[in-house]
Amino acid sequence: MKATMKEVAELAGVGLGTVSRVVNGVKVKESTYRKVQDAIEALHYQPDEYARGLKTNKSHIIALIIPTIWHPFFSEFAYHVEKELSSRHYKLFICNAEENGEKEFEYLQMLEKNKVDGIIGITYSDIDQYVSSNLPFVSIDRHFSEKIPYVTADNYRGGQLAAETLLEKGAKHFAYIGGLNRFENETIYRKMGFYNRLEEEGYSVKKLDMLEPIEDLECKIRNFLLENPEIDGIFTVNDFMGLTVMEVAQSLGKVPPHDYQIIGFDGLKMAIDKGYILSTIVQPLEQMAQAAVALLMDVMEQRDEKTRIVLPVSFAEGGTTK
Amino acid sequence: MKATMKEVAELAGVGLGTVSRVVNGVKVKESTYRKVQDAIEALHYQPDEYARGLKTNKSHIIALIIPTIWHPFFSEFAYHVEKELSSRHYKLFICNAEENGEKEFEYLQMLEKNKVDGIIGITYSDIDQYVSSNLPFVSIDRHFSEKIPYVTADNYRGGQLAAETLLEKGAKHFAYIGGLNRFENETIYRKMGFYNRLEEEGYSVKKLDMLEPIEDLECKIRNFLLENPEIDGIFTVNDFMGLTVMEVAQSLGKVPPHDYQIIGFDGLKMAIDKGYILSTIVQPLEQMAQAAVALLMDVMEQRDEKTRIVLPVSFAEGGTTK
DNA sequence: TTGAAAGCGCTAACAA
DNA sequence: TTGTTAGCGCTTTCAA
Repeated sequence: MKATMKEVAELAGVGLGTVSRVVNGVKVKESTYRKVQDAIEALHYQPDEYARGLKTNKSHIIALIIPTIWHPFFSEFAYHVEKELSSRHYKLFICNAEENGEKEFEYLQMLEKNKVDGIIGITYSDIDQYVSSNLPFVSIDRHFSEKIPYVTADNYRGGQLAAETLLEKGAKHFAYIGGLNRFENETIYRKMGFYNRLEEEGYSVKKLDMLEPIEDLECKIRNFLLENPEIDGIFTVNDFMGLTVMEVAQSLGKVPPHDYQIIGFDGLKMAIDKGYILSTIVQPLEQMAQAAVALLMDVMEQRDEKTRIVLPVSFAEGGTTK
Repeated sequence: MKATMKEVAELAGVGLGTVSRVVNGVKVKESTYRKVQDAIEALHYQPDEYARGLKTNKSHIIALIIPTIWHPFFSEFAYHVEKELSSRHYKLFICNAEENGEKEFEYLQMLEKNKVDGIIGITYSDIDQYVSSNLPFVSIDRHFSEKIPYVTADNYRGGQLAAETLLEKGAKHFAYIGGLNRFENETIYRKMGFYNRLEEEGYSVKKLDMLEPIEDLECKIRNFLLENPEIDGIFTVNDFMGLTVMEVAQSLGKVPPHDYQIIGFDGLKMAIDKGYILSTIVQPLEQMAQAAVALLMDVMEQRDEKTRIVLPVSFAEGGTTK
């Protein structure tokens, strides 16, 4: 059923190498080219990527490691990465690590055996050690060692922007609600930006900072809200946290933006044509994806350029601010 | 850097074939096994999947073709498929077809070159022709020819269930709002189930059935709602449509479940630990994923069993019904 | 139980 | 410009 290059060569009356040249776009005599093309079409020939990869040690596949594909932030990011790679004739292999260090490691091994050309990773566990392996690697939102390039949104500025926006919209009593991961990551800058900006203006900020994994999240938020009833401007570490806060607040009879205003972080949307879920600091996911891919290509081609790309965030109105 | 089987064989002082046997779990003498294992560990040997695939014509990779990963329905489905495959030691390759027939076809070609062992597809364009190719294929939610097995939720029963639920919760004036795809698919049974069940009870149903791609969706819904102000029980073809209806209704000053009740279809959640977005008929995505994988394995092993699996739906309260 | 050897389909170096 | 050929790293038959 499946034609091989040899069969094409025979039908076209040329040598194996010539077919290979045609397939790979190397210049051959026009008449030869036609003969080969005709044979290829007649046989519906498709080169075998495995044979090719065995020879070249390339797959033209890039892996994306994410905690879970079932989360709008990661699925949107994957969407943009796929688009960007696709335009460069690369394929994307998505790895669902399940927020599980062991599975991340398994994937890493598997990827090596499967000759992926490079990896883009959003990983929250400590895989520095393995990552330093041999494969080109670009990290998102997380800073490993100096050697590993990474792309991130401007988290600090995002925190500032949230503060400024809330200020501008008239909030007076501020709170930050977030979670702390076991492995330090860039999200702490969100809090710092928020906090510092408000301090500059002479305001203080109540903080609810919970260590992950968080138990009784709703309960903790409820207590926090009850203890600080004056709060009217909330910034959360991400949109999901913001949503949870809103649910709890609603059970307490508070509705935004009237009773309080809230700004999340991430810019979650459920699909390309949907709106923002709450008012939020938007990470430029598409640009981050493009930057990550471009950076990875640089690493793959040994073009050692910059090692850190910080992209600007923006505020988007989602109905929970005035 | 990377060790080959030959190097392992040399270090262990055995033949190439013996190493291959150990790697593939074929029985060898205990002492030989140890020697080989030691050498494997010493060299950190990992078999090259490309060389293996070239020989065996297998990749242990299954492809999932979906319109877009950036949609909670598909990303949840992908999540469950990945889990199920992972437990069977298969890898998942996700293909973002962009609701674009051409890209679907390109993927199909690519997948063949890349030796995927089988395909699970949720495709809304007409790829019957290509699908009939050689690769084991299981379709979701869409019925191709008799030869292609498929898995679907019980759409008709879902429509009935929506009708029954709305009836039970006191609605009196019913509407169905949906879109019609150019390529007929199983969603029309949702409408039929809803309609027939209500007719049995002596009710009539207003219908807003728009041909895709839909222009001015909000506007059409608004007009429909204004022309039929008595409506208090709405069933939509899916959750996204339900969400849009809710937005439009809100702009008209109507809030569920007080002013009207609404039930969607799909059971969208944004992540594993989030709730349902609106009251909805839930597709059993996890079971569908499991069934699809099991069915695909049957096809791959030529075990020709059933060709059609229909899974039961259920109602889930999401705050837009009383 | 094991080793030797053929060959999967391709690329790339070398010759012609 | 083109054909020939040697492997890439593995699996699998065939002999031993």
